[in-house]
This record gives sequence, structure tokens and C-alpha cells, in this order.
Amino acid sequence: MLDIKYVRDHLPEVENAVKNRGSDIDFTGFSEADKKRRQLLAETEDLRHKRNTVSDEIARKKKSGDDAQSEIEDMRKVSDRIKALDKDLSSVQETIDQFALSLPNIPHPDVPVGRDEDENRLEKQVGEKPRFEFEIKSHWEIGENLGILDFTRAAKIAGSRFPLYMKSGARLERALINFMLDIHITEHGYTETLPPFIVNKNSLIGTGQLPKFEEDLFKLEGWDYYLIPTSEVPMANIYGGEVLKEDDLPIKVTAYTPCFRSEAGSYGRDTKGLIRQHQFNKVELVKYTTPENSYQELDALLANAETILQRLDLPYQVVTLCTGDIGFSATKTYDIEVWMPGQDKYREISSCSNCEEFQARRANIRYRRKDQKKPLYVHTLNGSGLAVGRTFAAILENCQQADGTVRIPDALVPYMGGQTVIEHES
RNA sequence: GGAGGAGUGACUGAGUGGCCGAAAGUGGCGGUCUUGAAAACCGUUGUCCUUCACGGGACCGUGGGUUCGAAUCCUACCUCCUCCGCCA
Repeated sequence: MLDIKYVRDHLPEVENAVKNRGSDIDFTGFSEADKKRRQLLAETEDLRHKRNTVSDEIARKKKSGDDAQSEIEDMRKVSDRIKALDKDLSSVQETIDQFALSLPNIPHPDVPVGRDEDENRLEKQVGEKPRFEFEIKSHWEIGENLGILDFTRAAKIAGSRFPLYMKSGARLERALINFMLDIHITEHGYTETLPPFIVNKNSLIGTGQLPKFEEDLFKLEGWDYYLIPTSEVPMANIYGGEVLKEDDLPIKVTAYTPCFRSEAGSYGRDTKGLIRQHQFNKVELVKYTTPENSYQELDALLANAETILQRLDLPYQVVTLCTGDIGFSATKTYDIEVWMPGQDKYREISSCSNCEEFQARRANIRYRRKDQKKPLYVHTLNGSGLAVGRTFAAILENCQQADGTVRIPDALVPYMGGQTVIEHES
């Protein structure tokens, strides 16, 4: 959420930011409601002041045994008037609140202006793409041939877009989770957490998924609960409503969780394989920082995510998302895209964002500076470190061998109990 | 699921209709004293809205109600705790 005062005072800038994102939001209703609100507020406050003053007088009169009946009559009317105005006020306030919650964050000046992913800015390419002397296969073919992925039976159990890992496949997925967590915890200084996989509406408002993107979520019928679309939601809400100490910042947390997404509107896209699933595993990184350090911390977060790919010897590139492609809550986002030989494409495997105050304002997360008594909003950052299912897919495709087997990257071998190759398992 | 109890400022905790934005203590900050530190003592210490400002207003878990007036009374809800039942 943006500061409503900032929106009021910088309307052209905010309108332009929204336009650059490719959304179309009408600000006239807001301006009117905002004006109306201040008008009503001035009026009710005057009346309240009057009531407070006269009520004191009534108390005094009653104490000294004087008659206060006419004042009481007057105040009865004043109270009714206040009640009526309050009703108007709360409806205007509701309009403003809803509007404020539906406004996206303002992109950082460094973010390229553009319409869609074609205008993202390439930052770098790392690692050597593997060369193959044989006809390469997609990860789903490899996985099914080896008997470690079974989409047919997964569909029987749940439906399309659900994974069923078997045998070494299940172990590899688990190995990846442990491998990623261990690096972030022991080498990058993140605190391990294991949050709820189901959250309430408030948490989703805090991170920005609600109220605008409800159709992307799985909601529990009969409950005000949702399955998390990313562990960013529970993790960025850990300190909701709290005032943190400056000395405790930055707070860096990591967690593995499954993620659940309805993928509404993505019919026909990535229908095969592990790329786009209703349920997938992810190791997530979340930071709470001071405003002056947040961009430095964003670069560090990106580097932390890149480390995983480097250790796995997977080639990747980093892009800065343009204004048309960046997420609702972010001011700036780097995407890491891993090389997928089977698709002859780079595919997103991590998204690292700075949300600045946007989520902190929604979730009311502040910190107190040593030299200032007024608490300030923290900056929140999040990034995948990494999407596990897509990493699994990238390993199958990049490490496939002529005989259909898959070489396990050296760094994962200890996590696989010494296994170096995945061979056909019937 | 049944029966009780509780939610007040960073924390502990007083406050049962007007004198309460709220006692006291702890913690924090500033100071006195001290070579330095501790102790002691003195002072200070919530958030938000509105206004150019002076000022005004709101906030005692949340919403609704009673009242001229609510932290205080009524009501619904939320959260936490204790006991019983069930349960991985």
C-alpha cells in the first residue's frame, strides 16, 4: 500500500507509474472521496468538540444540583448528527481503503519502462550451456522414462498440473530442498523457519495477493483460509503489527513450503511437465531491512539465489523486469532464468523483489531507530531460493545422458546418499 | 465438542459511568553524582487523523448498542489461558 498522503500530493507521478505498469485505474473517484472525507472529518470533529465541552458542563451542573435538561436535549441532537455523519464517513473511508489496497507499488526509477517480458533488461548470463551429441528430451520424457515422475497417476489422484515423484525422483526433490536450505542457513545467514501452509485473509492482504488476485488462490470452502501461493506470505507476515529494533535488522528468514496456485487463465500454457503446477515446492528467502539498505540487500538476495544454480552447475541468466512485467507489490524485481535445453529457452526459476514499504505498510511492520522515537516502516524483500520443481526439471534436462540416464550434480551427491546417476527404476 | 477465566501503553499491572490518554513499577532516553561503571536521585518517554499554524479529534482486543457522556454497562465476534472429552 502506498501512503495515501503521498498519493494525494503526487497524483501525476502515481498515475504515470500505474500507466507504465499497463493498468488502468481511475483516480477521480479517489480524489473526490479523499476531499469528502476531510470535509466530513472536520465537521464531525467540531461536533465532537462541542459535545465534549458541553458534557463536562452537564457534569458540573448536575454536581451542583442545577438543571441541565436543555443541554441534554441539545446534545441528544448533536449525537444523532454525529452518528449520521459517521455513517457517511465510514462509507467514504471504505471507498478510500479499497482504492488504496488496489493500487500497485511504484516502480523504482532504475526499472526499464516496457509493456511485457520482451522488454525486460538482460543483466548477465552465467555458466556454459551443455552441448549434446544426441537427440535431447524434455524433462517429462526423461522423468517418465526413468520411472521417477508419473503424471498419469498424479492425474488419477488429483488431476492435471499435480506432480507425483517416485523413488529417486522423490529423493532428488527432497535432496534439493535440504541442499538449498542448508546453504542459506549455514552460508548465507538466514534463520530457518517452517511456517503454516494455510493462511488467513489478513496475511494475504499484507503481502498484496488480496484483494486483487483472489482468483489465483485456492480457498478452503467454508473457511476464511487460503492455501499459500508462496511462503513469502507467511514469512513476510511473521512480524506483522510489530515494532522491531533497529539492531535486529536485517532479519533474514528462509523456509521450504509447498505452494498452491490455481493457475486460472493459464490454460494451454506449459501443460506438460513440472513447469506450471497447482502444487510445487519452493525454498523462499525473505528479508526485513532498513530503507537505506534495502537495495544492497536485494543484490545480496539475488546473489544468494544465484549461488544455488552455480553449485548445481546450471546455466542461467538474470533479467530486470520492466514496468509491465513487475509484480503488484514490488518496486524492483530480478528474475533468474535457468537454461532448459529441452525447450531451448531460459525459464524463470527465481524472482527476487524489493517491496520497500509497500507490504510493511499493509502488514504494519515497523522499526524504531535509535535516534528517532517515531517508528518507521521496514522494507521487505523476497526471493525464491529456488523453485524446487523447476530446478528438478532443469537438472533432468541439463544433466541428461545419451543412454537416457541423468547425472546427479556433484553438490547433490551427498544429499542422495552417494548416488551419482539416476537410472531406470521399474 | 463441553465448562470456566482473561484481553489496558515496549513490558508488568491499577482503573466498574464524567476529575482517565489513562496510576504505579520495569525498560528506554537525557541529566546529576563518579577516574570509569554500577547504585541512588531528578527529568523525560504511545499511536493515528486533521490543520499553514494555533488548535481540535480518535484510539484501553474488534464491531455494534445503551447514555448528554463509555476503558468502565449491554451484545456479537476474535484471540489467549485452565479443566474435561476426542485426536496425530
